[in-house]
Amino acid sequence: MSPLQTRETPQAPSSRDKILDTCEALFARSGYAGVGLREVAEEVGLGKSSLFHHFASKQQIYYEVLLRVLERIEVNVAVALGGDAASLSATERLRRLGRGLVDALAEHPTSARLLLRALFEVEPFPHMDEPTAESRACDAVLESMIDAFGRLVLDGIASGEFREVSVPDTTTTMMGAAVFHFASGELGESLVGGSLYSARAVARRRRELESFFVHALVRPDRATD
Amino acid sequence: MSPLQTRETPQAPSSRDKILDTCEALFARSGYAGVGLREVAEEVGLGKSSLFHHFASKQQIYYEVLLRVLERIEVNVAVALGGDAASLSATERLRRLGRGLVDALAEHPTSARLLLRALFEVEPFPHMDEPTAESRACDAVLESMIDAFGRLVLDGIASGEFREVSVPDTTTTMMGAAVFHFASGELGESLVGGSLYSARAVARRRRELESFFVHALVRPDRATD
DNA sequence: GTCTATACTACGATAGAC
DNA sequence: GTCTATCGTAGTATAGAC
Repeated sequence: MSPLQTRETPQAPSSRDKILDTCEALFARSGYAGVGLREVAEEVGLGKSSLFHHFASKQQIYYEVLLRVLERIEVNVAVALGGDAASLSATERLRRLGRGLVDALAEHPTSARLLLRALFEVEPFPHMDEPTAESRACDAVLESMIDAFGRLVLDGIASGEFREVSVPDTTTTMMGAAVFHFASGELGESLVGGSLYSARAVARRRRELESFFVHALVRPDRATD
Repeated sequence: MSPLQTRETPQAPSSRDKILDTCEALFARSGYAGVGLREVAEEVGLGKSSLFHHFASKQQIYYEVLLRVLERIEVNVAVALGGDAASLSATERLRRLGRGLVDALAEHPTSARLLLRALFEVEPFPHMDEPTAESRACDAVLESMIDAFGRLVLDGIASGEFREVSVPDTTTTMMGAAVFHFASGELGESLVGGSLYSARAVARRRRELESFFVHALVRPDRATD
C-alpha cells in the first residue's frame, strides 16, 4: 500500500476501457448487429474514427468484451466445481454450481444477456473468414465450463447420487435455466415485480435455482435437505 | 374433398407467404437487426422494393412472423394445460406441459430461436413509436402462455403436489430450460452429437424435460412414476 | 490519441414506369 | 405485382492533419 503505487491506480479509466464498458452494455442490449459504432463513439465521447485507434475492428471489440464476461463467469464456476471443491460429493458440487452461476450472472446485469447471445447466436457476423485469436479464446473458456457441467453430471450418476439422466440434455437444461432468468429483462421484471438484480431477488434466485437443480437430479433417498 | 376446392389449394405459395417463410428463417438465424431486406428479397426472388408491396415496413414483417410462431406454440400449450386438461392434476398437467413444449419447439427449427429472441430482446427496434396492432397481438399471446405457467405452479402448490417454490423464478426456469435447448444451435448439436431435431433427439428431449420438471417440482411422496 | 474528411457499401423506404 | 431508379441515412473502415 505504498503511496506511490496506489496513487490514482483505480482512477482515470483509459479510453480503451471506456469503449469496452460501453460496448458491453450496448451489445448486451441490442446484440452485435444492433449496435453501430456511431452510437458507441457518442456514448464514449470520442469521434467514430478514434475507436479504430484502440481496436482493429468491431469484431475485435466484440470478442474482447465477450472474453471479459466469460472469464468473470468462469471464475465462479471454477470456484464452485474445481480446485478444493473437486473432492466434494456431486450433490454438494451441484449446489455450489447453482449458487455460483447465480452469483456470476448477478454480478453484472450485462453478463447473462451477452452470454445468452453468445451461446445461441451462430455467429453474429456476416462472414467471419477464419477464427481469430480472440474468438478462439472465447470458445476455449466456454468449452471448459460446459465440460465441467458434463463431468459433474457424469460423476453424480456414477456415484449413484443422481438419477440416470441424459448428460447433454441436462447440460442444456441447466444452462438455459441459469442464464435465461437473468437475461429475461422486462419479462422477468414483470414476473418478479421488480429488478432481477436487487439483493432480495438475487438471494431468492440463489435458493430457487439450487433447490431446483438438486430436486431435479438428486435421487430422493440421497437428498440431504 | 370436392375437386373444385382441393385443386391446387396447397400449391403455389403467394409471394407474401414466401416472404414470411424466408424472414422466419433469417430472423431466427441472425435476429432482426442482423437481416437486411436486400438479403430477404434475393432469397425470395424479388426486388427489394417489391417487399413493400406486401408489407408496410420491416417491423410489420417481423411481427407477422413472430405472431405465426407464437400461435403455433400456444396451440400446444393450450392443449397441454387448457380445455379438457384443466381438470387433471397439476402433476399430470406439468407432464403434459413439458411434452407439449418440446413438441411445439421441435415442430419448426426456427421456433425456439425466434421465441428466445422475442423473450429477452427488449425491443429489436431502434425506436418503436407506439405499439402496433401486430405487436400487441404478440404480447397478448405471450402473456397468456406465461399466465398459464404461473397458474399451473400455483395450483400444484395449493394442492400440495408441488414444493413451495417461487412462482416467478420457477416460470423463468422452466421457460429457459424449455426454449434454450432447441435454440442452442451448434453448441447443442456438439453436445448431443447430432441434430437437435432428429426424431431420436426430440423423443429423448421429451422424456428428459418432462422428468426434469416433475422431479424438480413434485414432492417425492406425491410422485407417480 | 483525437480529430476532420472521406470512401464505399448497405440500410429501409418511396416514386413511378410497365 | 414487379421492376428500375433514387432518396437520405448510417454502416465499417481508412488517410492524414494536429
